[in-house]
Amino acid sequence: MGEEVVSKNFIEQEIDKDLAEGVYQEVCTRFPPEPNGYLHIGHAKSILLNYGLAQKYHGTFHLRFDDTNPTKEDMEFVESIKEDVQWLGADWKDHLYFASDYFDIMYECAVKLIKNGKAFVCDLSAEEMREYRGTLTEPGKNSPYRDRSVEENLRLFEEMKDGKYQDGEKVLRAKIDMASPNINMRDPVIYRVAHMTHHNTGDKWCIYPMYDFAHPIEDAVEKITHSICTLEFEDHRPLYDWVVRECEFDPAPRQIEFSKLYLTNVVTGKRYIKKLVMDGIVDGWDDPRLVSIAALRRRGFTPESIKMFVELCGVSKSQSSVDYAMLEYCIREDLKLKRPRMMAVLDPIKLVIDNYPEGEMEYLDADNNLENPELGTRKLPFGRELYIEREDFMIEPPKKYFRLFPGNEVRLMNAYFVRCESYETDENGNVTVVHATYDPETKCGTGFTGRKVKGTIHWVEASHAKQAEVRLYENLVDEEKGVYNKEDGSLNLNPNSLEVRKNCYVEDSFADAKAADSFQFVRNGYFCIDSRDSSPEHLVFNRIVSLKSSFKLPKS
RNA sequence: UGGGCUAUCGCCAAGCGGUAAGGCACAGGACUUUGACUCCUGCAUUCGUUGGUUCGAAUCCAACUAGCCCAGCCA
Repeated sequence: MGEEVVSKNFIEQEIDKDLAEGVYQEVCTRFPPEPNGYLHIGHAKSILLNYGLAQKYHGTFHLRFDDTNPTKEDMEFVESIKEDVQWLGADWKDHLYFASDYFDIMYECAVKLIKNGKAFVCDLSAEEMREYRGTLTEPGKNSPYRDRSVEENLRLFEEMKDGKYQDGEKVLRAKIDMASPNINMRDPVIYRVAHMTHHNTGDKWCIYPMYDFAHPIEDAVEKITHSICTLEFEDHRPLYDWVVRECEFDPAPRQIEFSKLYLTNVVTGKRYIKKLVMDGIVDGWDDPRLVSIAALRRRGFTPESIKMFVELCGVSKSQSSVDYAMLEYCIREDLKLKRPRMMAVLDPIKLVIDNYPEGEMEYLDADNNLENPELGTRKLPFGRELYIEREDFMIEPPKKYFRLFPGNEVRLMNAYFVRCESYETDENGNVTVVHATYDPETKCGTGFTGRKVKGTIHWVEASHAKQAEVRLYENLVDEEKGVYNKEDGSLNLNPNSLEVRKNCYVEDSFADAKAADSFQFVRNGYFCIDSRDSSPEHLVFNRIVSLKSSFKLPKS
């Protein structure tokens, strides 16, 4: 068993360097979501990256809620995020933190900055501040309040804290450089007034720290070594380092940025997902066509498949969009040997075996997964009347069609060879019943080798089959047109993203299947029992992913 | 007409001066109780472009080009 050689990603290389140079003795990472929405596949990359790094280096992983803005946050999201992170397998053990628990420390840091002449209270309005800030190409100019004395700043800041001012009336700003080409360094706001009840600290505070000030302190307080975030924060790194330095934290955490995960043909923008939910185009944040963690879970994706996907995607700094086919590959790969392979007929048509004794029934042995004997066997009822897939029979077959057609013989999976003798149609010419004869010699498992057939089709016994609802999901986004309509910014939605089939038949072995159980339906793909809408009386399956097929029926 | 970052196959992505890994996708073929899986085979004389340094460059230098991010009292 040769060990697989996997090259290290650039973050691991940086960590190696830091460790070798003795910058840090151990590794500590964190996933710091703001509890303002549901997590999606992009967050999964960050979670698994951070958690994976902590594991590889035998370090520590923290889950920390970055809840510094009470106007956008909610406990409901805290709970859903915890559930999703846990489901993904990122174990934070007892390292669960809230940025809001550090509000006292942050306040002290701000006071220290003021005392050192590194921060000042500013009375400019938001609009005035924008004017003073300058533009991308022109430097800004100093606030008229920039040179207030330390004593005055201290007094004013305390008054801000004590609720003497209205929202927006005053802010605390870092005193850096209004001429910096990096706009983040032009005396950024670090504390604002917001009279708002916080989900964690209640009404204790009416001033709240800004991300740029709070985040480095959170990292430093928790002794995070590598603060890994996405590319858009690259410009913020000088400010991050400034805060750590001016607040005199040691050791200093190090921010490293990587590229976000984008997936083709799915909607990831929070704004758009919200609109889809509000407009009722999808049935909630966990609609299986979305790529929120909750949606993927409901659809039947496994944590393992998502981990495999994230690892396959890799980590880099180049902006990229991963092919959705890669995600599909991962879930097929993960479920392939793990889950039973059952038979289900999604578009039924009756097959009558005329030479099988009427009223008789037998039970055949079937492997649950031919490639994985550990999954055991089951008994399959077999009788005179079966359901087969409508597309598995054709009156006039095209070339290379080797399923059922008049005169042709095929194998019924796990059962016998049958030969099509005739068929019945309704007044419109639609096939209603297919008649066949079976050959008892060809029973599965007897080692019959007398002759071969080219095709094998799946089936269910009519009197034992359970009726089920099956939901076939396709990409929500129009594959040809792409995600967004460039002209008006709307979404290019695929009108066939959801197909509901009410009259499907599944084996009765599904009788004890539970919500969230998944199966492979022979030739139809991987399916999962819906955790919300399914009941023992009314089975509902979601298609996780279809199987690849090199044979396409010609369109009639 | 500021600053930061990125550019290697259709899509990800290794590569770190010694002569282009791997995966997905795709295409052939073998096998087959799933037209699946599995197994073979093929798939960048070339690394955004143009110059330069070097015995030797995807890797170093220069110039150019393209894409992404930044002017919230959001994160």
